[in-house]
Parts: sequence; C-alpha cells; structure tokens
Amino acid sequence: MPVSLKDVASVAGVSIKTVSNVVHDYPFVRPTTRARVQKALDDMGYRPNFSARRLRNGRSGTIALSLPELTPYFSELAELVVMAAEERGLTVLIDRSGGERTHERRVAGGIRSNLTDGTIASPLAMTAEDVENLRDGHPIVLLGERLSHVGVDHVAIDSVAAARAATEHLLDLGRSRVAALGTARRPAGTVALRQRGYEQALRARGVRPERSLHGDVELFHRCDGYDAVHRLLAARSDVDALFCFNDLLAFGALRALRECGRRVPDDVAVVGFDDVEECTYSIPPLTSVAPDKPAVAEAAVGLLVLRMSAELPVEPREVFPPYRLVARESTVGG
Amino acid sequence: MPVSLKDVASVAGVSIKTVSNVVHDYPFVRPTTRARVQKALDDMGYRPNFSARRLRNGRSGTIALSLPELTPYFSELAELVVMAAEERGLTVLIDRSGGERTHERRVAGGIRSNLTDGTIASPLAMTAEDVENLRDGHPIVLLGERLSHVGVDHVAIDSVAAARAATEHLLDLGRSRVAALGTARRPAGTVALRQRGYEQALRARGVRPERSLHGDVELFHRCDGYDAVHRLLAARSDVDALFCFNDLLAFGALRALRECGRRVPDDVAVVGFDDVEECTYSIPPLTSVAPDKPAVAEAAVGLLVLRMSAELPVEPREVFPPYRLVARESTVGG
DNA sequence: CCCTTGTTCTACAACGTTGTAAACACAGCC
DNA sequence: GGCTGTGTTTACAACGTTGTAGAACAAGGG
Repeated sequence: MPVSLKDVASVAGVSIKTVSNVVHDYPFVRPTTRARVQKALDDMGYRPNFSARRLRNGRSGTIALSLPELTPYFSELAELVVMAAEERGLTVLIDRSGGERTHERRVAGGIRSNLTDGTIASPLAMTAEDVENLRDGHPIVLLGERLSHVGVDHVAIDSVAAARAATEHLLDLGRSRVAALGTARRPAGTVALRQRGYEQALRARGVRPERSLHGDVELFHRCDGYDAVHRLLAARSDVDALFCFNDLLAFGALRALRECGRRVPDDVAVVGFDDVEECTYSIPPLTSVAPDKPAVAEAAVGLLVLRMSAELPVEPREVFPPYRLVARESTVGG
Repeated sequence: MPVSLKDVASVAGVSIKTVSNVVHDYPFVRPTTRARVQKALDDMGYRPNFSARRLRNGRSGTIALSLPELTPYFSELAELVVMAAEERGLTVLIDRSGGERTHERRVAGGIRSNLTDGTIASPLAMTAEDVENLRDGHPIVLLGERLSHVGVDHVAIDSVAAARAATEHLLDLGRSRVAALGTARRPAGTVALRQRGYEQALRARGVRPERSLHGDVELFHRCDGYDAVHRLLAARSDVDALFCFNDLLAFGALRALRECGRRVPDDVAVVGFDDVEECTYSIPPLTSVAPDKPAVAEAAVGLLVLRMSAELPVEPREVFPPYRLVARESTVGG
C-alpha cells in the first residue's frame, strides 16, 4: 500500500501540488505549510513513484550497463561504473547480455524503451547495423573497440599500442618465440587489434610472425586458455613467451604450463591483459596490461550523461583512457 | 521520438485500445484489422513504455538483485539469478550496495519504490529492524544466513554443516592444527555460523579450539586473507591446515603461504568456501565447499515470484540448497 | 419482428507525477 | 479604492497504458 502525493495531501490538508513542491524544495512554500507537509510526508513514509515520474518528465534517472558476462574484468568495471553513475545521481541497471546477439538487441531496444535513459554497452555480437538501427534517439556509449566505425560514442584504450607494449616487454626480456594466446581464425574487433599490436611489435624487432605461434580460442575464459596452451605446446614446444589477450586466458595458461612442466617465467614468460585483481595473487603473479579502469568508467558515464542531456545531436566522440604495463613475476622472475 | 499506441492508432485508423488489444493478442480482433494494425506497429517500430505500464498495472517485470560487491562469488550467482529470472520473463536490476547500511536501505526502500516488483538481497550491513521497516509490502528474499530470525523469505546453504564438513575433511587428512581464516572478534551472521561449524568439527574429534588458530579479518577479500595468514604464521608456525571462510581469503592465503615457504598441501592444507571458478585454476587448485549455485539462484527467484504473486501474506519460507565439498590439490596433493 | 448471443470495436477513467497558468492573499503605493 | 507586485497555493492537463463498460453490428431463435 504505497503512499502517494494525494494521500499525503489529504492528510496535510493541502493540494497535491503543494506536497510535490515541498518534496522538490520549491522555495515559495510558507514555512508553516512546509513543516506540516513535511511531517505528513515523514509520518506516512512517502516514496516517490519513479514510473510516474518517468512517464511525466521522460527521465528515469537510470542507465543500463550491458555486459556480455560478469567475468572479473567486467565485474570490476561494473563496480566503477556504478560508482561513477552514483556520483551523478544515476542508478545503474546491469544487464548480462550473454553475448548473444538477440539479447543485446533487446537491451539496446527493449529495455531502453523507457526503463533507462541511456545505455553503456560492451557489445560482443552486435553488428554496426544493429547499433545503428536500435539506437534511434537512445543515448548509447560503447565500451571496447569493436564497431569503431559506427557513429557512436566510444571508450576504449588503444588496444594496438597496448598489445604492442606487452609484446615488446617480452621481447625485451630476450624471448624470441613469443606466442599469442587469444587469436582467431577470423579476427575481429578486440582480437584483431591485439593481434595487430602483437605483430607490429614482432616486426619492429625483425621477428617474423608465425601462424604456429597462434593460440586460437573460441572464448576468453580460463578453460579456453588452458586448452589452447596444451595444443600450442604440442605443436611448438619451443615457445618461450606468451602474450595472452586477456587475464583469464593467462590464468588458464599458467595452469597448463605447469602441467607441462614449464616454469614461469624461467621457461615461459607470460603477460596478460586487463589487470584484474586476481593478477596480484596468482602464482606467479601475472604481468598484465592495466587499463585505467576508473578512467574508463568515468569516461563512459561522462559521455553518456553528456549525450543524454544534449538537446541537439552531438558529434560522436571517442575517448582513449590511459593504460600501463604492470610487470610482475610471470615475466620478471621472483 | 518514441512511438506510442496513439501514434500507431492514428496511422492504422483504429482506436488506441484496439492497438493495445493487438499488442496483447486479445482474441476478438478481426483478422483484417489485426493485420493492418500489426503492420503499422512493425513499420513504426512501436515499443511499449514500461513506465506507463508499470504505472497503470502496478507491475514492472523487474526485480532488484542487491549485492554488497561484485566479487567472483556474487558475480557467478548474479549470472544465474539473471538467467533464472529471464526464464520467468523478469529483468534483473543488479545493484551494488557496497555493504554500506545506508545504501542497502536505499535499495530496499528507494529503488523498490516502484522501479522493481521485488528484491533479492544479500545484506551485509542491515539489521533485522532495517529489513522489517523497509519491507512493508515489498517482496524481499534474503540470500545468506544473516537475519534469519526475521520473518522474511530466505535462501542459504547450511553454513554450519558445510563448515563442519570442510573442517572434518582437513581432520580426516590427519591435520591437527587447523586454523580458521575469516573469523572476527565479534562474529555475526555468516562468520558466526562458519566459525561454529569449524568448532563443532574440532570438538567432535576431541580437538580443543584455540583462539590462536583464528585468523581474524575485516573483509573477505584476497588481501585480508593474505595479511591474516602472515600474522597467523608469525604467531603459530605449527599450523598444518587452513579452513578459509571464503575462496578469496584462501587465494590470499595461498600466496602468503608460498611467501613463507610453506608447501600446499604438504605443509599446510587449504580449504575454501564458495567454489568459484578460480578454484579450478589456482595453483594448486583449491578444495572448496561448493554451494549448488544454480539451486540458490533458482530458489531465490522462485520464492520471490511466489511472494510477488501472492495476494495474501504468506508464511516466510526458508530454503536450504544442497552443497558439496569439492576436493582438489590444495588438500589431497597433486 | 423482437430478443438474445456473440463478436468487434471504442470512450472513458485512472495509475502518480509535474509543468503551466491562473487564482488568491496581502503588501505597499498612487 | 484600485493598482501593481510578490508570495503562496491551487486546478488542470498531460505523459502512455489498460480495465471496465458499453456501443455497434451481425447472426440465429422464437
């Protein structure tokens, strides 16, 4: 039995609008009236009805965060997005899209339909067309580098440069047979960029990229890294370094390497990507590319707020938050 | 510029209600009319306005999942809750409460106010009173064993029995100086239950619990486990087993043990709690108490749906999903 | 032909909120 | 007393939706 403005109004003996005015700290309310209304408000435990507000003024104060999965990196990012949004008085609706295209469409389409004022999405399976179609007027900010050609706001670290730095770090250690873990037969999006950075680094040192040093995967989970490393070592037992396209792959790799009797970093040096908290505690601790996650979250929310409050269409913007390579024992020894 | 029923109606040349009837598959619509309306619906890209629906019929089809943090266990659980809710046509709004009392109140109070139809909460800092006060009519299901005395639906594994089983597992391995990691000076909620199970197991084997085998922590993060183990080993270098109240503590412990030159499980056997995915890939893989997470999620959503659809007050129910101990190399060797 | 029954469609009200505009009270001033 | 201005309060409409009630029409039975 929720309490409405009407209920409060009748108890306080004023009009609905006056109660609304008190709730919103409208200045022209007589102090005595304000006190009386406030008391009724408190006594009755009034809570505004967000649906009605939203219906009335077209804003819900809620944004959607659509993530393919709640893996560690996305979880850490989600925490930061929630905090950044909170500072702006926004509530975040976290949606796990599962990376299935249909569902992601539903988010950008269905949920946005009046539940949220905007969406921050990390699209795994949406095409540029999907985004274009479903956006129509609904503010969207994309996380990650896919679809960068679409006219949409965009937040992503420079994956090519970061991947290149990670690979160079391994080369600097004197490793020459650096494998890439996370490649794909038909690389797209993030995979393509990291793969490019990896190859750039090799070529810059005069090392020829070899297909046999690719560890192809379907997904970016621990088990994919684990399986791929077993396959990789079977084919190329001389691998002496591993650049993993994300940390989960690296954790799977660490385990597989151990099972194959390779010491890390002595026999094989390993670098990950994302710098999730687990990196500090894995054995050995994992060297990783650390995107400035607070900056990513802040930029995403900031861009979205901007776009939500924009009256006129705004030129799509791209933000490239900083990153750095955090060297730990998986490359530089104990 | 969202499309409303009115817009579609005027294009299709029918009344608003007829469009609504088509949208809802109301049977008494002439096929020709239905086709005409459906075409307009599709052409114009009509999307229902959830706020208006919610306002009109008091249901939003959204439930809140309020978690203290997006740590691995909660992330895995959240995924399952989202899936369980999806099967029932519900959208989940994940809210990271941060474990701060004020915020958790806001969720059970503020957000519930008409954004969601119900709340699944894992309360860390709410008192029984808080829950009682803020519930009033709003369906709530609690995860975890705190506040079990409150008249609220409740889903939690039998923490005492599970903790006891974990401790017994260590004792069965012949360990006699089993430390508990995650204790508190003033144990409450989950901590108190797991501590009780731990002590029950010891006493059942005629082992006297010792205060010096407690590893007190503030929080349940990796770093807390790490710090506590360093302190513990400084005080009691004879520890030969470690029962950690959650997996993150255990991961911190694994690292600290390694730094102190203890081999796992040879010198110290380690058991965790929650069985997060990371357990399979840690080095060594971590023995852990594995709650049936899908069952937990299913039960929570099921109870909530029941309560949401209940006309009359329903007797509060408690569900205890099963759990099992998954033995891995951190206790049973490589 | 009227009456009933069934199908198809519509008008209206209401959910709770807030912006607009206007009403009202009461100063101070000509 | 009428005017202007300022402060305080209110009535009304509208946001998009759906339940209720009933209108309009056709078919079938007496």
